Amino acid sequence: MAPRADAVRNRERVLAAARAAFADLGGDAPMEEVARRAEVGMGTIYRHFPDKEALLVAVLDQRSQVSLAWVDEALEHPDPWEGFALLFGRLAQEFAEDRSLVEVARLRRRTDEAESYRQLVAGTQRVIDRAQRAGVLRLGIDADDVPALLAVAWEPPWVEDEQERWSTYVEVLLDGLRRPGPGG
Amino acid sequence: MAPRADAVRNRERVLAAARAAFADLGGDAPMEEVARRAEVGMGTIYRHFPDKEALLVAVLDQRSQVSLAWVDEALEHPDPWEGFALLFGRLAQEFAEDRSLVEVARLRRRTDEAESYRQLVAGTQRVIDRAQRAGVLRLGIDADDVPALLAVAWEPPWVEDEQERWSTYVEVLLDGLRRPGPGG
DNA sequence: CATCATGCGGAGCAACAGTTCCGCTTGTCA
DNA sequence: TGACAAGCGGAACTGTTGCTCCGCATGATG
Repeated sequence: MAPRADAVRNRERVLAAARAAFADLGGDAPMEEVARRAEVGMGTIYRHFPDKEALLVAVLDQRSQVSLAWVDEALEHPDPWEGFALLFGRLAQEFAEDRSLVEVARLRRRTDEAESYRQLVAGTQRVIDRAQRAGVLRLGIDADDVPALLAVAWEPPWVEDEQERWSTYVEVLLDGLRRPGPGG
Repeated sequence: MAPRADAVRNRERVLAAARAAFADLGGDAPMEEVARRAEVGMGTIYRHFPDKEALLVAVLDQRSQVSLAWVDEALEHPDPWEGFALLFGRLAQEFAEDRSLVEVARLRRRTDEAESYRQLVAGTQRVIDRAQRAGVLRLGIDADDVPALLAVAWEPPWVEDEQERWSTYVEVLLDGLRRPGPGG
């Protein structure tokens, strides 16, 4: 038996509402808030997702899928450093705009279930490898370090009115990660 | 009338227990946990501190007082860059060892009440000014940026077993913050 | 249109944390 | 040592949040 049409629709509504709610309020947004935004009852959420963590992971997985395109773009870039910097900057923006992503990614056990996220980490590792082989990226750093470094981006701003400071911090990090390369 | 001796002693016990509890469990350690460690009732905590936030700020202030010595040391260092790097590294270690510090420092309104913390920020600004005047520190960065940058240190480790990775991240940051200076 | 299982809504439950309250204890002082 | 108020302990209250349960609505099917 195929699932009922409204059930499919509601699952999408919940996922979209969760993405928005978690992006706005962080990972500790109440489930009731998600239900309100989805215009759906609590029971409906829990029929589609076993618990809150599963919902968070589903959101992470969905967003990771979008980010996967950036990995290919980075690998195709003629300059290994520019490719890495491009990916790093975009991930930083993603984290800066959505606090919940870091919180979820920290749930190590559960992220194993997020297929797209795993692919994103693996892809990032390839980008890093290429840059390190080219001698333009500091050694001793791997894909697992990226989320930790990007903490500078997702950390909420300390000085009000200046929300774009994280991009300066990313510049600092990239400066510190870069190596001159064999050509000087 | 002087306060009773046991009241003074208990206030110290609570403050010490809070420091330990928040360091271990972060800012969301339950008040009951603080009471347990202090071997004191809940009522005793609330007689000395109006609410949890006030207790957190008191801990921050106490620790900031200790850190103030580092500012003087940094200013007395003959090399402005080395002075800054020394202070930056020590603050990083402080944050890495005690997650709660960042969480508290983020309570902007309340930190105005933490005298030592204000002095620490002001002192850090002087260290930064000196390094920037000497041309060895990137411009466009001030004392308010330091806690945000140090997010790389307090962010809990992503890869288990490797708790010391934050020191690598601090190296990266310092590399990115440094400028060659007039002498080359 | 009738049937009925799939799916839905949202009140209610249990766990937990911050805070208050009050009867009892204990330090202080003469 | 006696009297008293300052101080104490911790049960209880309140609000919040994740999650469950069950009576009802509704889409699928013939």
